Amino acid sequence: MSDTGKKVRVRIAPSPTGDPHVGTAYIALFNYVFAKKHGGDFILRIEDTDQVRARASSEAMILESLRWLGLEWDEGPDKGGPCGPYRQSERTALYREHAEILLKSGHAYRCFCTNERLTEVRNQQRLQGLTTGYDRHCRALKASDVDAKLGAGIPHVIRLKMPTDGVTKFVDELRGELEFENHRLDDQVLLKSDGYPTYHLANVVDDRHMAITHVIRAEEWISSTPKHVILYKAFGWPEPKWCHMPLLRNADRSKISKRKNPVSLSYYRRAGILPEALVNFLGLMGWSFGNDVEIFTVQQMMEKFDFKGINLGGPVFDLVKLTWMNQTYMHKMDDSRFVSFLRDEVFSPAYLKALKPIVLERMSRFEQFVDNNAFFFCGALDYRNLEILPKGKTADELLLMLGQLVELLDELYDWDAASLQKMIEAHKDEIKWKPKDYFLSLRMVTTGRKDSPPLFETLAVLGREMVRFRIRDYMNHLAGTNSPA
RNA sequence: GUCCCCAUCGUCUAGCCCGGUCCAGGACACCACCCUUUCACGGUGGAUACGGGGGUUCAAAUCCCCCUGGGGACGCCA
Repeated sequence: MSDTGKKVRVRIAPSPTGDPHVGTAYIALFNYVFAKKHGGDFILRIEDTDQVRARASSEAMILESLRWLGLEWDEGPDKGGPCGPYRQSERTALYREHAEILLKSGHAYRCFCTNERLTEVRNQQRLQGLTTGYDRHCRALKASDVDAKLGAGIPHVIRLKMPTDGVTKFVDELRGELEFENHRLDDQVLLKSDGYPTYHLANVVDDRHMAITHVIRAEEWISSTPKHVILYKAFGWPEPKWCHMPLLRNADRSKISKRKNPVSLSYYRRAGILPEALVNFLGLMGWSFGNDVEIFTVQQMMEKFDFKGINLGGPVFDLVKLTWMNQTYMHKMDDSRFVSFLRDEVFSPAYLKALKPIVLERMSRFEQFVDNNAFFFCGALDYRNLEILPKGKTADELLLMLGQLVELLDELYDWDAASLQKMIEAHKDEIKWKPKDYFLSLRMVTTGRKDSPPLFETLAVLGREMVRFRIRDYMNHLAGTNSPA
């Protein structure tokens, strides 16, 4: 029970637009721990309202990763519950209905502005050094004009009519009262022209309909919270409690990102990190157990957890300490766990099966398997004694080539051998590298040897995260050995 | 640029709310030594922090203000 007497209900609301993110696990952990501590419910809601980027495969990986970490939800898309469906793409009628309510009550309006116009407005504002935002062009549209445009079938969105004066306040449970001037708030889009809601509408409507009591989310949402508060008011609903967790950071203190850090939970799993070690480590980010205790289970964390103990400075996600923590967990494993981890995770049947077609022709005895294919089973490679830089190329050229490649790999939609081949060959041609220079260095960087199986198939099996990690790791190595410092 | 958030060792943090017990405690990483046929583990020790300036107070890491620094947001992404 919360202090208001209602049953605590919290949610994790990931967007299925890529590999499951370590930030999702981080926020999920604190939601989970808080819910369980208070005997409440932890809900998983899939926020797949971006029709361009949402992918079913991503959703499946998110579910799998959260389960792997032991953060099991009470209600969710795969198990249902009293407030379903738990996938926003299946709740669009509800959002449309609520957008209509706001339209009728005068809290929202239809906007027919084109993307081109919006971009132009933003550019002008940036040029003048102003804060960018919608210029409210359609807010003053007469009812007759709106009807005419609707009749003509012009696409439109529905925007929230922000108050033009006054302030919006809310209490962040970790920071106290926060205050925002209303005239600075943008007329946020609530319903997109494709009929799907934006985060702001869907989130508020769902949190209300799912009886969420505490919104525990990342700090990046603070500046959107006044918009949400205004939405709650417009609907005449009471607000939930707001808790904004500090953001996980890269080593340079920017918001954690895949460009600077492995962020995919699949990567950590693949890199041999134990779920309990990762969860424990995440529990140390912004929170501490007390009494100098660092090793604890989720159960123990739950017993001691209190938001008052949250440290608001953004914690740097340090792979080195995570690795140490993993080691301490590994050393405490019992025999059966040791065996099952190697069997089910490192040498999982699915992985071995994917390997068979590309490694078999290079084998004449099974004992060759481990030695030939070690790079399929490890994380970082040792580049110290490898000659990777092609003759006639400078380190800077290779760095540039790999830097471009890693960006392209990030954006590659389908991660399979054919797509990789098409994309990589196009890049090779574009920068006019000889096939041997390009492919051999890429092979060496990603596998650590020149006699590895076919490149594209190998990259496909290694997976996006591992390939990306090794390229970046090598780039760091090369840049490091290159400079005298 | 505008608005907002934040600020203890290189990093994660304890202490801060309820000023004195803090010449600031723990952990990772680092260095040295011990253990050891090697490596690792383990053990012992070391170096390293209250961003700056003003207040308030007998007393400030702890309270207040300013500065600086870092971060986030400013999308028909979440």
